[in-house]
Amino acid sequence: MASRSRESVGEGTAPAHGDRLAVLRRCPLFAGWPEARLADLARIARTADYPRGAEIFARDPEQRDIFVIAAGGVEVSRGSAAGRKFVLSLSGPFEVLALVRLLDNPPIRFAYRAHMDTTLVHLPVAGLRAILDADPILWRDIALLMCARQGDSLRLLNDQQLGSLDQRMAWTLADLARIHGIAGEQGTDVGLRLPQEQLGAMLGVTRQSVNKLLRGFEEAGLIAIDYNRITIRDPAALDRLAARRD
Amino acid sequence: MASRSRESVGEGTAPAHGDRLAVLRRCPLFAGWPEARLADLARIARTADYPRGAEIFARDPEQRDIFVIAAGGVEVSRGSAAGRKFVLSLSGPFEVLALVRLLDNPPIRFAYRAHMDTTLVHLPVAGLRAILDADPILWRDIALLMCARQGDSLRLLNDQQLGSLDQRMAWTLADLARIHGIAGEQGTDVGLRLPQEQLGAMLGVTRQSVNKLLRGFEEAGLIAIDYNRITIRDPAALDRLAARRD
DNA sequence: TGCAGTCTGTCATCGGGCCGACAATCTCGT
DNA sequence: ACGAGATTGTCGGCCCGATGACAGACTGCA
Repeated sequence: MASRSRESVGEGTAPAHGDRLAVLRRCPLFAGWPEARLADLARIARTADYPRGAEIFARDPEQRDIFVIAAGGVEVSRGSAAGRKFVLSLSGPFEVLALVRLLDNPPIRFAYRAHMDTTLVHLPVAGLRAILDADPILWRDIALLMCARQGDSLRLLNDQQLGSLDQRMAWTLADLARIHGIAGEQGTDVGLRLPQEQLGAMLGVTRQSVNKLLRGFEEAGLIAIDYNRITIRDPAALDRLAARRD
Repeated sequence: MASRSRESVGEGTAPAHGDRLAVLRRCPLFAGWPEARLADLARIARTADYPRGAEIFARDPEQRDIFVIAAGGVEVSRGSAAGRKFVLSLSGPFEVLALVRLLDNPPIRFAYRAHMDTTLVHLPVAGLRAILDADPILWRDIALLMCARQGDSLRLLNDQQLGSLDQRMAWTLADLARIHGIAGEQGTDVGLRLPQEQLGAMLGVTRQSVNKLLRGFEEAGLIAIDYNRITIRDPAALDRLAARRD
């Protein structure tokens, strides 16, 4: 990933306006937008590289940017005073994050951290809003995306409340595989370093519980574990387990 | 509430276009909208009364309406196959609900139920979208509202994961009092019938746990309990307990 | 006024997941 | 290739909240 991000955007190189445009073009959010608007976006966009572990808004947590993942992955999380951590999601390329920063005062602030070497395209909120206001039908896409995101959050909330731990684990794994997965001979490799501690922070349980659960899954032939990495051997069975009676 | 809804909208009476307009005008969402647009909304709007306990989309769960609470209260919940239930929120007057139905296929479908005798103003999605598309800057308000809602959901999710039961209870009570509360001599009355079972469904615990917790709060002088109804005696202490280290 | 249905208060028991601890294993930079 | 640091595997004890059960209190309708 590191090498790829170097390739595609470089570090201190030329403007790379075209590269930014290429990234934006691949975002579902901007799919229906006219070329001219995409060019506007690319004009206000700024690219930045983050090494694994780097905090995205480290310098200024107040920074009014939304951003797109060009390459790599971003962990969205929140810490507690007690030192525990809740991981909301691990997002992958071409996802648009931090949209809540469109608000003047967001109700809650999450931390964004590069989960691997990552390249982002930043869009300053002021500039974005100017573009949207100039062609306001584009706000519709934002609104509908936020509706979809809201739906996702509500589903997550519902699962946390009503689902068993097995189900939530199965659902989480399937989800991660869908976003980051790399299909292979032996099944779909969840293409991430995935410490059990982190899985725990997504599920709201301790790493010990994750451990036991995971090796249960392994014994059942659902997954294969290779230290940090997980391969999904039996996606169908996993989906069956995750089954949310909708 | 029942009588009030009779007064304000009636049942089979005249168009009552003005009544609908009055309700819409009080919604924060529509605060900045031009009179002409509000009139358009009122024109496509339809009022309906629901007795306590009625399912809102009972006839047709696919119904593409969003709605505004004119009077009463609505429980947003979801059941599980195991017969358990998760209550997302108890919404009060002038809140706009079911906005996710703007999407063609929402990721998850919640049930809406009248928590007391309730009057709603329905806005068919097709008509609403036509109004929005005709004056697309209005989509901005929808987008920003959804951002705010998303923030609320994320905060809830975060609390579920990281907060202790006490904190979540304190937060929930404070929230309910803010929405439905009636200030009185002895403190703020949470103006709802609030079976402990239902509180449990909001917090994700059983009614027994709620019971113990609640009488703990009572002994500590935080609240007063009168069968179904709760009065907040010491709002400051409650807020202190709920304190989310933001 | 009385009765059916709902809601509360409380208990004993049970279990899943937390906590603390420690050794073994793996990764990565130097 | 080696050592520091990160991650895993595993155990026993403990505690909070779930479960199931039952009596008593309250409400609202007939």
